[in-house]
Amino acid sequence: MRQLKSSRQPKVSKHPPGGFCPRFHRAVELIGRRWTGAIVRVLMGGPQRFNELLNTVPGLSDRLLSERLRELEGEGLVRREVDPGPPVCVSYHLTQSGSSLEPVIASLGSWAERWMRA
Amino acid sequence: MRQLKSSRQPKVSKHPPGGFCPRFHRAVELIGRRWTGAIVRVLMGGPQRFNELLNTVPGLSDRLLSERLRELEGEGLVRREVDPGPPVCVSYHLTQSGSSLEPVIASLGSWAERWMRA
DNA sequence: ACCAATAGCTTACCAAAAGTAAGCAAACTA
DNA sequence: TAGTTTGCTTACTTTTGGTAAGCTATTGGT
Repeated sequence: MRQLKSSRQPKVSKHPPGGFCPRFHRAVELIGRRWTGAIVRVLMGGPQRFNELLNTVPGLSDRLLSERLRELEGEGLVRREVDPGPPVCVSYHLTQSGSSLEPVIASLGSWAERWMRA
Repeated sequence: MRQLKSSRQPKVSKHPPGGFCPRFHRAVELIGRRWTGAIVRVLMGGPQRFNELLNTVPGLSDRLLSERLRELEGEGLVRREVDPGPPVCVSYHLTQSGSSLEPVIASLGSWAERWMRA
């Protein structure tokens, strides 16, 4: 039984629930990497500095924060901004694509409140 | 500077965006584990058998599928059902909590369509 | 009856990711 | 000038993920 391939392939809807969607997959694997969701959620509150993020997310190490921030920058969700004071001050803030994750974060938040055991 | 602790702690809103929310964190780390998001999304289309899932999600191995399904079962998002035919037939389907992830999946899907490079 | 294939897994092993610890330059603080 | 904070990087260990094989039970073919 080779998956009933002929009866699928609707062509009317690009991504029926119940199928595999590459973009969705890449998105969930990106924000699902360890700590990334928490970091993005914190950045929703406005620009944050490295150590602010570090102190806000319990258990997160500086090494991983650095790595995750660079990944998010690479994907265009976060921008790193250096304000040459002095003192120099580095802040991270969401780009437009990052900010537009807000409804996603919010609905997952509601789900978590309703269904996750504390 | 120890985080301006006194000026935070609003107590009016349980989880201001910009803070850390343990339940949100647990939720995003759960569905963000590798392949889990894709598996849940496929299950949104209705109950699926082990090998259906395996064939639908490209790159997913049987070992990891088995592991992820048991995790999701443990968290109560998925139920494993054995129909003793014969032939026996195992299917996996979302529970109520699993199904109620639908808006989350949908909004992340929209975001991915808009912002993820294919 | 015999052989191969498919479903639904488990076990063993190796590679990649994450966690831990330390270090480090530049700036500021006492 | 000694010590602290910021914003990282490098080295090393542990945990997680990936690959391959195997295994029982059933089904389909010859």
